[in-house]
Amino acid sequence: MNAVQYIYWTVFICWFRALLMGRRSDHTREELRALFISEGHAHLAQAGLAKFSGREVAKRVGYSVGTISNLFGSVDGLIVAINSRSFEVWAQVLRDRLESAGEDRIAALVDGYFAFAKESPELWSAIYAHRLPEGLDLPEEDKDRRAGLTQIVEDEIRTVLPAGTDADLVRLARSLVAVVHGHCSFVVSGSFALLEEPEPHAAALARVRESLAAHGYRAEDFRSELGLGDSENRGSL
Amino acid sequence: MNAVQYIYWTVFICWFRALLMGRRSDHTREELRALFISEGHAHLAQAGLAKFSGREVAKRVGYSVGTISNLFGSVDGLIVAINSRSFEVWAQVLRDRLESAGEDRIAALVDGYFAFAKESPELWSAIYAHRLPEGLDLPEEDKDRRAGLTQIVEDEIRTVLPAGTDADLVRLARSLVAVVHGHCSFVVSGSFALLEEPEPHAAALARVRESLAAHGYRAEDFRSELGLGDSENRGSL
DNA sequence: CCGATTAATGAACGCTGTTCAATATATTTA
DNA sequence: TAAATATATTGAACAGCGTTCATTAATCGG
Repeated sequence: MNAVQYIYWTVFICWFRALLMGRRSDHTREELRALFISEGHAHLAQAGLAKFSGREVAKRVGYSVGTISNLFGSVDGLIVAINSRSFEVWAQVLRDRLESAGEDRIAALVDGYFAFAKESPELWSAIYAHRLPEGLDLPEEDKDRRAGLTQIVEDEIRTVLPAGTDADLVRLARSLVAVVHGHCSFVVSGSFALLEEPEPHAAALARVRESLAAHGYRAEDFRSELGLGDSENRGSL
Repeated sequence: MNAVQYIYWTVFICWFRALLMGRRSDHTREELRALFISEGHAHLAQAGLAKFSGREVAKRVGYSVGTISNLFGSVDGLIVAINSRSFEVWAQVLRDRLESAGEDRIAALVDGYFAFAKESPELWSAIYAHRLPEGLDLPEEDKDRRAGLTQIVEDEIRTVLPAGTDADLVRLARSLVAVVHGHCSFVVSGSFALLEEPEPHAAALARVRESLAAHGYRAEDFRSELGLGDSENRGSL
């Protein structure tokens, strides 16, 4: 390719991009938000919320400090967006676990809850450590994105319990999320209470089963018999 | 008191303090630590961990910025000390509740757990939001001060369950703390999961009772009968 | 009374998030 | 085509943060 062709090509690219995006920048506003969220996610996972720096994220993306304020209102806004993304990743972990689960889907849920927290402790604890400054509260869009996680649990609890009043079922499901959350929180923060507990997530599962049992859940119906592998057991149903 | 008496008195005070404390400052090192912790506690309760400022605390106490580093190693050290103090206050809340409780001491425990968190949400969440920088971990002294809280719960659980293996009992007690903690955490952070739950602490208590029941606890034995006041009931035992 | 010791200081440093006048580019209008 | 308008992006300036450490000031041991 000679010099003239190169110039033509470059001019064409510029024109095409301008036509397509109607913007003067390299990215649309949404593309840019996605870039910041993606890079911010990586930075948060590595540095943790305490050492999270909006400036650092901007530097990595290759934009200037002020851009975060333009896109997200403030660094808090960026963190909210990053955390909502974490919720989506987390929900996907749960769905994956459910898909490859045997009959014991309750155990799969608990496993999935812990799996994300243990794999990305900084992302997980940032979700709960971050609090919006007084006055501001979570945008409706983010609430929706985050509700997906509890929805998954509610659906499974509904399946596993005998037919009853749905209103109480939703509340029970969310309470059980809190049960697992409590154990997970102690594990991730290395808290005093569960330091010597060898299998915290087994404890969480036990508590969940005990509460479910009190509402008519019979573990035997959903769990592989002792001595039988999951695959064999699945085939026999 | 005339002027001469006043001067004598002042001189005596100075001499006595110098004799007693062997220090050149107004306070011993421990007194000074206590001052910073006390003032820091007030500041943390008001501002929250995110806006907590060591400089601000130093200013309020009337000492300079560097003093925190001298006394606590770093601002993180100060926060650790403040949080340990919070644990002690919290444990006292539990003891008070137990003292004035009727037969239903389990309910009193759950109430006490929530009471501190709802009364001082910033102090409560600072306990769990604060994480020491990598490498450092909690001084042994602080671990001891914090363990008191779980100890109280363990003692009560032991009382309420039929005699069994003590090893499992300790683990169960701590797991139940996690159950309550999970609900409390969602309430304080205003999390999605319990937003519509009208009585989160009732839900926590219900989960605890269900798990205890699975281990031989019979609520009826420790709860007032319907229609009977606590005081009457207590007299009858 | 005089060095040695040590509590306390606070300016300096490098970091943070936020603001906003200035700039550069795209779009519309004349 | 040229000028005017609109807007995405910049980055210096600012106030506040935690940490460091040479300096100061006060007490102690001899």
